[in-house]
Amino acid sequence: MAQGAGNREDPRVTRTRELIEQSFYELLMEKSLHTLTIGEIAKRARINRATFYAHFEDKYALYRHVVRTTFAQILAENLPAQLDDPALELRALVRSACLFFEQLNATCPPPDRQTRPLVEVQVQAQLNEYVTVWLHKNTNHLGALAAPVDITAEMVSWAVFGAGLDWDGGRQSAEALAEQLSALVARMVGLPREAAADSLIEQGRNERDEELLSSR
Amino acid sequence: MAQGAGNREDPRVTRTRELIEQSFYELLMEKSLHTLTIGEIAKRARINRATFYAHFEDKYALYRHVVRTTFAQILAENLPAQLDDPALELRALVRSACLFFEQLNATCPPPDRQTRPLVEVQVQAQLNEYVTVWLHKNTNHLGALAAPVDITAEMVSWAVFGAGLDWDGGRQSAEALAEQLSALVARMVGLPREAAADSLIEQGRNERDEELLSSR
DNA sequence: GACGCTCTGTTGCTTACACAACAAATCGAG
DNA sequence: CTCGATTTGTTGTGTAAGCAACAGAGCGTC
Repeated sequence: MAQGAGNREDPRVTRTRELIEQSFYELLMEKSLHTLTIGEIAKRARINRATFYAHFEDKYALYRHVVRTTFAQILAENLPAQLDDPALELRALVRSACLFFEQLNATCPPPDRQTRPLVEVQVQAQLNEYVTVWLHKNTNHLGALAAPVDITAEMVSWAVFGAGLDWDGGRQSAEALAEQLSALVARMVGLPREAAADSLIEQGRNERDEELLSSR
Repeated sequence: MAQGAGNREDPRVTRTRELIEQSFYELLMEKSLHTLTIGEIAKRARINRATFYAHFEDKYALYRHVVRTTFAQILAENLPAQLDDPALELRALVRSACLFFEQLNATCPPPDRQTRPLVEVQVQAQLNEYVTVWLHKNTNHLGALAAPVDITAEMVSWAVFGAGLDWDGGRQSAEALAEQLSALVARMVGLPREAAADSLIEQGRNERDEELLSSR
């Protein structure tokens, strides 16, 4: 069983987790997820192999965890300083998803049919969580939803996720994509007009971006 | 009492020792040895303060240990690949001492009357150890010593140490100094002629170095 | 002097990690 | 298929590290 090392406050726990994540990250640069063993991870992290199992169920759980934290980190970097505007917060979320896909395409190109599905399912689930939280936090700022919260969250997350998945970075930048998706997501959740006006201004900028891109 | 953590093979031991040494090294760049506390070291190393005492008696013991290991490291880098020639080995030792002083002068200038004495006494002791080992290892390659091994080692180590201490890096390079000291040390321990000839060749190179230095 | 404060070592107890050994699963070679 | 080799999870036991609490030393302030 996993999670034998419980106390996240204990310096020893955070240290070995960091060691595991670091060596795992390094090894992923050198070989694929499937060919790499727990023993290798433990050896490079200079921890005992049994200790690994005290922290993660297996290497896939570790992989999910790494995906989660990098996504959360991107989100944290893109959240606006002020958290008082729900529209801005939602845009930051969509934006982060696009940036994540951009980064993913750079490090692990789409042809990879081995590890990418693991990332993708994780990203969709995480998007779902974030959207759900956002919806619950902002029910009073929104008009009537077209569907229950959980259904809405499901659809929004899949919409953003699917669009990001099918996106080939060539035609438009991650930023531009994010703006377009945000405008549509705003409608899905019934954001009021005033916030939507914000999106239209941004969309104007997108059209200029597209002109620039198509002019070559 | 110290040295509660005994087993040097245990990864936990080496890990925390490295953490302690690393944060200690960092802190020494920021403040003096005397103003810095065990608590600071432990905090930066993210270990418990009590754990520190399981490894080192106090911060001076840690300091001695750091000096020892950096000296040993310089020596390891300067030892010839082939350990079969006693003369070369001895020269490497002297050379390392000079390089150590060079490095010491760069990071911790002589006017410092607080920490330098701690380094110096340590270096002399360590030189003494190395010379003693060398003498024992090469008794059969040497002529009759002018004094017992321990006395000879004592005098050689003090001679090298004192010369290094009084050396102000301006007049000649560490390399040049090392060559001159080596030649004299070779006599002290009664190295045979053939090995001494080696030194003369090197000394020829030194004279060129000195010309370069004096030409500016 | 008395005080408050910080740093020093030390101690008893708890928890996380190391290690060896194990059975079971996986996999490639013959 | 069978064999050997490797990897996977899991377990019991010893030890290092975390933590809180302590008395004592040093040190500046009133």
